[in-house]
Amino acid sequence: MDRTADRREPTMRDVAALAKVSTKTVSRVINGLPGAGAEVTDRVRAAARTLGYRPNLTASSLRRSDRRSATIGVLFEDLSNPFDAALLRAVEDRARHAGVLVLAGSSEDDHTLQRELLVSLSTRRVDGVVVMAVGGHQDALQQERDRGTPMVLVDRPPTFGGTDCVTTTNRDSSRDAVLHLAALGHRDIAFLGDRRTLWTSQERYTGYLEGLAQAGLTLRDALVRTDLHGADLAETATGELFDLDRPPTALFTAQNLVTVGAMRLLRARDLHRHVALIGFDDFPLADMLDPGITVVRQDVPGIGRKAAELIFARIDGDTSPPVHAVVPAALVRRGSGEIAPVS
Amino acid sequence: MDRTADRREPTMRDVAALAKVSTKTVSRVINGLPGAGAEVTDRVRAAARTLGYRPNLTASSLRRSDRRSATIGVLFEDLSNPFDAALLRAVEDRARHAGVLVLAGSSEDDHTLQRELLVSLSTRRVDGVVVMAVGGHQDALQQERDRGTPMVLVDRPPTFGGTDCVTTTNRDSSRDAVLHLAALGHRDIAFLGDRRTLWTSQERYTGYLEGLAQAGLTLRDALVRTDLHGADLAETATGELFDLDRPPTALFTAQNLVTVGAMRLLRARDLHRHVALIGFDDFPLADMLDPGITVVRQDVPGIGRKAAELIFARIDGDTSPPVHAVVPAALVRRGSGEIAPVS
DNA sequence: AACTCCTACGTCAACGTTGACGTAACCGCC
DNA sequence: GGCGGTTACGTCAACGTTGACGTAGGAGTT
Repeated sequence: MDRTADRREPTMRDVAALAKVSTKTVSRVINGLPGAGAEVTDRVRAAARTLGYRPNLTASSLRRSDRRSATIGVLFEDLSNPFDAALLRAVEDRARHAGVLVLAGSSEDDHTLQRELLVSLSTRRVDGVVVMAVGGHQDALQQERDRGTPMVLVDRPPTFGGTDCVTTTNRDSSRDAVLHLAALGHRDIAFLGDRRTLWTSQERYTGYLEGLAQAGLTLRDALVRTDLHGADLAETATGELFDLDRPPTALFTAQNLVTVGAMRLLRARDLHRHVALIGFDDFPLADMLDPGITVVRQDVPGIGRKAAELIFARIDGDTSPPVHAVVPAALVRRGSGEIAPVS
Repeated sequence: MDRTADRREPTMRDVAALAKVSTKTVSRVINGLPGAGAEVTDRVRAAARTLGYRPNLTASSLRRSDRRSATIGVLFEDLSNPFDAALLRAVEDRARHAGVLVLAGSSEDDHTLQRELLVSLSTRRVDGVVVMAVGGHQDALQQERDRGTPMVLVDRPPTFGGTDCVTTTNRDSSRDAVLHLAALGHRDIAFLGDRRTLWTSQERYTGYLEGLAQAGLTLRDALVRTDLHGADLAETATGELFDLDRPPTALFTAQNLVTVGAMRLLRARDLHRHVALIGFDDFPLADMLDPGITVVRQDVPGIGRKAAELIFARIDGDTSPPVHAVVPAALVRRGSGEIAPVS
């Protein structure tokens, strides 16, 4: 009937008029501040309800002294990637408890896009940002940081100072994976990695080298393949490894999609029961494959929780020295990493 | 040195003072409106750059006549679920092209949480919302809709009128899956479904019934299991099916996690090469399993794109009658759905 | 009785921006 | 020389809210 379908949103003024008080008193009631009597409080509440009043947070945060928008930005590489999605979810859970909402975006590992999204977030006056930095230089991030925006990096550390970050035990876990393979007798362990511009790739490669050294194995350059962005490139590169005179007997795949590509090739050549495989990053159904895929599993919820805690602490004015939190990853044995060399 | 680390953000007034013009002129330059001379424009741009000025979108949208926040809300069940994550990504891509950012939240299929998140979004004056409705009543959604918030539902239609939605061919594709199994000679086809409160579950069950009828098969109630929320329940239920005197020779699993649970049991009892399986919803690595899992694949990016298009059209004032868009799903044959009955 | 203090309100201005409107200067044209 | 039109600005108020501050009335204290 008198549905206020497309009318203006009710404001404090409307509520005040209906309750016959001043807007300031409405403000007090809505925000639960003292200075409003019981009877007036009831009147205001009733008026707000009948009008369907919702406070306007943007106007409120414009005027308030703390200027909080109760919103943070989350800028990951690709929100449809399971790793990123799980991370977002963990941050979101923590944010909810702080009454904060999350503005989310995908940078697609593109500097321009990352910069544009940072500006969009800053223009909306988010209280802080959680960022998975794109590879290469971090000028845009540093610039944003220098403007005073609270910032926490995840998965990859900053190349500039003064900023918190949360990463996993990339190097140590990679070394452990290689040692695990070496302990089974493998001497020809290949490394397949993602783009070298990524810090995680570099760390995992360093861990691989440390593992070889610690096991007394010599590095064979022919068994190292990097810059494999995507499963297809990984599959091709894996194929080339097995065309070598002395092919590897074990593979260490240093990223999600690289693992998938390698798996595809092993299956295609019916090698999956004879060549050992350990991948970095867990993925759904890894246990349902035959053999199950042994992986280094990151504690994704743990990383997200920690990142959220850090950003909220900074937003709340914590000025202690920047933290580099490291959340441990663990080797999950499922079979593929426990295959002994044939010879 | 004179880094303005923790100082106030520069405003139009600051830029205006530096460029020796009025704030209104700064506004014109920043928004690219006519009425500013070339020389003044340059001065303002230079001043904005040196101060690191960023327009305050919240103040701007408060004052502007259209009141747009250039932000939409996305309220899905669980952002860490691959289906939801892919959908979010599709919406986000479309939003980016419209210069709009996405506030994302997970309702966890909980009415209270959904309502709270809707209020949070409305409080931040989002221009519209894309919602995956929680099961059961939709009072909160309808209430929000009645306030005038542009809204599009995805995956599940509204139980109230006047609202756009985007779903897939749940019923038809389920019927096709059952017919596909029947054509191979299966007569005992089981149905395993998620919570019955979900519209998608009901539709897929109806499709199952239609398929049986069209194939001239009779429904065996013992082969129908519903309310399987999560892989564990699905695994148990599947086990019980194979304890029957006349167990099924084929399974139609009507949801993601249900498929995984059924697969687990088939493997545990070494039935996976002898019992046919078709699942609703594709998932990563379905092709890497042995046998590959035949699925009904939804066009998730297509659904997200369509939902985004609809919400932006409504925000732009489109008042044409509400649309129920249906994005077709397709059967992807991978082996598990092509196993013939043993007898 | 005069004082202090407290409670429960109200008034006013301001947050950063833009719409409505004003105005001065200039151009062109009869 | 007067008129209308255009361009390039500026002034002012308002968007919805809250901080600073004012005030009336009552209670308690001396």
